[in-house]
Amino acid sequence: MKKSSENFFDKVYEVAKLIPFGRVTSYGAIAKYLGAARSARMVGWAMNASHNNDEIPAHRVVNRKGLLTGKHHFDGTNLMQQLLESEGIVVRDHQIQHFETVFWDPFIELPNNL
DNA sequence: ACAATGACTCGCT
DNA sequence: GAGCGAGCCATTG
Repeated sequence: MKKSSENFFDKVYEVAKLIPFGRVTSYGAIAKYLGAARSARMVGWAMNASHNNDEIPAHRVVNRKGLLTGKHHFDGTNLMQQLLESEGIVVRDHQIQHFETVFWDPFIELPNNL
């Protein structure tokens, strides 16, 4: 638990919680929004740590292809997909359909932040 | 302190 | 157009 990293992690959690219902975003988008476009991996790592936190809809965060790459880290195997489908998101073979439609860009959806 | 891994992304072949 | 490899940053062994 690093305090310095907590800032970065906290930011990820903030954005993750801000993801509207029935919307998803990519690690790169969040990373870029945080000013660490090259640190998309760290966003994923933050999501991994999100298990230690609460109310972090990590299932709404996928890679830029819309693939549920992190579903392996969830409890079951299709839990992540189930959650997304419960929000009205169409998921097919671990891949989000209409990804561009359900994609949530913090730069566009969050006019004033930072 | 060094080396390896990871829920990613971009570029080249 | 699809596949493979390298780059980046932080955490862990």
